[in-house]
Amino acid sequence: MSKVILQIDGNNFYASCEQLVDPSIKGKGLVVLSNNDGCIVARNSEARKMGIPMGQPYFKLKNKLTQLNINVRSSNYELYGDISNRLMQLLRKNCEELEIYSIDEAFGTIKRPKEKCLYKWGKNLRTLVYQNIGIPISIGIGETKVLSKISNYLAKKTQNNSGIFDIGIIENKDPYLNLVKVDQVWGIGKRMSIWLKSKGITNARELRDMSSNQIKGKYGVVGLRILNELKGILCIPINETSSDRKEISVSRSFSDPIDSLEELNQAIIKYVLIASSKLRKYNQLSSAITVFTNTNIHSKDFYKSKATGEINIPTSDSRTIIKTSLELTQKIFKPYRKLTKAGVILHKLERNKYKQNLLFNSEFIREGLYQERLNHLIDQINNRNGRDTISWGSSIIENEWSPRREKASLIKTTNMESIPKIYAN
DNA sequence: TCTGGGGTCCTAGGACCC
DNA sequence: TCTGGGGTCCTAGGACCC
Repeated sequence: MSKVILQIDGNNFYASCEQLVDPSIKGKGLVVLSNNDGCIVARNSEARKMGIPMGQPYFKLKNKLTQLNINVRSSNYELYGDISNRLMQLLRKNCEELEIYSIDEAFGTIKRPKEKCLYKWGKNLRTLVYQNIGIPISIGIGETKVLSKISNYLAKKTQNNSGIFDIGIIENKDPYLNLVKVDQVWGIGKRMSIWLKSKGITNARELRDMSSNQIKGKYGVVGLRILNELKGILCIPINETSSDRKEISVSRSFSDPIDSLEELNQAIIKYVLIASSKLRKYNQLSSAITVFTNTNIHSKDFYKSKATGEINIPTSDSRTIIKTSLELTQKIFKPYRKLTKAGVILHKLERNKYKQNLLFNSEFIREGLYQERLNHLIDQINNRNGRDTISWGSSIIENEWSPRREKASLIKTTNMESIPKIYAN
């Protein structure tokens, strides 16, 4: 028995979630838009077949989508998060280890019975997930994370594989690695693939066989790791425990540009409230914050600015963080600029248990306890009833510049039982 | 007219210390 | 005129991921 790595993801995850809660759109083209209805971030197979590309700005394709009668949805992260949780719970029961990698993707491990292909095992898991969660998944199996990613890619690419591929059982992987273009390899992005192509490396097999020294010289251990993983040498371990966040950022594009300090302040306050509530959810404290803003990146006189400030005592208190953030907003604001985006990043995060109180200052302790209880209460109410049910006086809830979300599905996911179950044949 | 958001890791270089 | 060297910590920026 040897341990193998599984890579499992939901097919066209956001689109599958939307189809799940609205079966009337099943079988028709569907795309899901990013925040602010900016770009296309997911499309179902029908939309793909009709030639709708990924990542394109919505406004450029609006007419085409209408012509082709393709359904459009604004993204509904609450829904995708709920379905993701259910999916991961089920996967955890069926794997030995599980690392949740993203909202729609996980790495797992299981033992391989001697020399046995895991196709049948994968097929059963697929059916189980479809019956219980209602979304299709793909499963890639290999000796390392990079190879299991490639397996998953091949599982999707080839119809006959029906969503499962096990490259770990294949002795001579060359014909399969030849099928995978170098920029499809996990960890090889735009820049690296340009460099690799200039060296004559075009696919995963050539990448695996290139000189270790050559890639190490250019991309250090990062490049070397990918090469080794392609050779079947495990370099990127499974990380089961979800480690503490290192930073928390909240940013949004405005539907209409803003140009006043007051509006920028309102936006920043709103983002700090979201960020600090995340901080409390993860039981963490922050002692530094960055605020940033910019004009349209595609405009001629592109302007961007950011400022970072320290917070003396690590905190998760909304009011304390707001105070620091507003001092920083003053610094980054420039009049007469059409600002299209702003955001905040909390860093220097630590676990709440390390929170240091100023021991002999009872005034501080009383104030601190009061703040904690108040923040906690606000979080509770907002978690139950939606993010903006209760807020602070200084944050205005809906503005002209609030992100666009015109095509939102109307599904409420607070009660998951309302989501229909779909049974596979 | 309209081009997303939230993360991680790595590295080079500066600041600082002895 | 001669102007150390090594270690650590921090930060900004690059590259990548979903």
